[in-house]
Amino acid sequence: MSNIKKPRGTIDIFPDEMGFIKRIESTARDTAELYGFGEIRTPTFEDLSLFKRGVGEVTDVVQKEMYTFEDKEGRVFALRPEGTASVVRAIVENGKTSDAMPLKYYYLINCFRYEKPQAGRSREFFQFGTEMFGTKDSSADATVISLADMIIRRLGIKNVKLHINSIGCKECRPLYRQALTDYFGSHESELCDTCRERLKTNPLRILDCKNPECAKIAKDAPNTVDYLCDECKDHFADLQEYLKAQGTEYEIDTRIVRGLDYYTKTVFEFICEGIGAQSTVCGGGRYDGLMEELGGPSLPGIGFAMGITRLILAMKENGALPYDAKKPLLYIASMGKAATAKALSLVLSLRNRGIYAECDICARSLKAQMKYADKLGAAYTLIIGDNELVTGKAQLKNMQNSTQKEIDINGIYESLSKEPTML
RNA sequence: GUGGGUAUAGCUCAGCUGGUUAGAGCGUCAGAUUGUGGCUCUGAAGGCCGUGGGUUCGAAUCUCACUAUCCACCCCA
Repeated sequence: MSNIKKPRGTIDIFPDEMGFIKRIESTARDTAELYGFGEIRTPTFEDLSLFKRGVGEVTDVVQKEMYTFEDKEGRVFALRPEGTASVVRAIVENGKTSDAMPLKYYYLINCFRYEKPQAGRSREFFQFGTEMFGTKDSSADATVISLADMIIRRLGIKNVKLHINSIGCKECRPLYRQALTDYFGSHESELCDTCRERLKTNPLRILDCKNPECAKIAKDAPNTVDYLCDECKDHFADLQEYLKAQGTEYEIDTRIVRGLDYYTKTVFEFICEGIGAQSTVCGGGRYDGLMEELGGPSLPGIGFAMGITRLILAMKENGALPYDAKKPLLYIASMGKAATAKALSLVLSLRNRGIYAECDICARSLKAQMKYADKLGAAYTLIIGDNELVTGKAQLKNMQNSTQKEIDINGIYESLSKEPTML
């Protein structure tokens, strides 16, 4: 065996597992297009500064999790740690801001973050994401959430809950932040070490601490909703009205705080129990200031991303099924070179008609060929030897009930068409 | 970046307190008389016991380091 191993935190995916991924991808695509989203693809790597400006200079993602590199000309790039910044860049760069509003895009991409691997978290990961720009109305938030919800349900994931929160805008968020800092500051000595650190970096995070002492203090901490400005307050109230109207179940969870700087107002997560500590299967929110931050016009935006690997875990947890491997309709067993040549041409003629057929390409014994046909799950088998070459007829065997029937092998497609159970 | 667990065949795992040629089940391949799968039986291939040091007459087994992997923190999808 080679001693070259895959890089840490990456995965090899074989057909079994791809069955889940294919189901997720096609469900996501179909559903997104039902909502009028169009697929977009952007580069795997971008200018480092795009992410610094978009995601936020002081976020963990930018500060310690990015894969950066220099090209031969000394330009500095980064493998994308998320999808939104690139989409915004692409919209602005290509003048899509003049298109009819709202802009609605979705993507299926790989992202890269240098983190310590864990259940539901790897260094290269795959996500499905959507972005909508040009509407600040909370009915858009409700629509995007409903899209995420529909995809999750269609995948057969049931034990999932929608948590929503509002973290305010650039007017009211600082006020809330200050209130939190003041509150937790007065309890500084009782907080755990990491939370004392968070007090300086991101006091919102203390709300989410699992340490019982911190949780006790956090219980009486100021509430986001009480600090929202009128506009944000109305927006959040409207969103809840719309969610109720469309029958989307949710709960308000003030501990939901996004770690990416661009989020404003609405933030939400779909959380699935039973798949480990990384239980957020979909996360998203509004980012009204992002496009302007990246040098474009001031278009409000909202979107979400789903982690495909986590969706797979959730599907398995719910007993949801992947796409099955395709099974051949016909397996042609052959004995001798002349028969094999015939089998090859028959299989080709069927494949030309779009029918999945197989024949022996290992020169194995007839018995071994039959076993293999069974393993493949072939519906029918056909055996060709010297006799069949002479007569032009062969026994077609139904592998389910072991019945056999003679058919013409020349013009095999027509012969098979006459069989009522086939094609 | 910080903790804890694990590392034996392709997969899931046994190998007791250190003692000869390292095992099972599944899988793979091949057979069980002449041209027919599933069930059963037989056989074969396949392991530098994660890597490198140390202790010892002797290490898969004890010890240290490294690496990988899993789980959790952190962070996020």
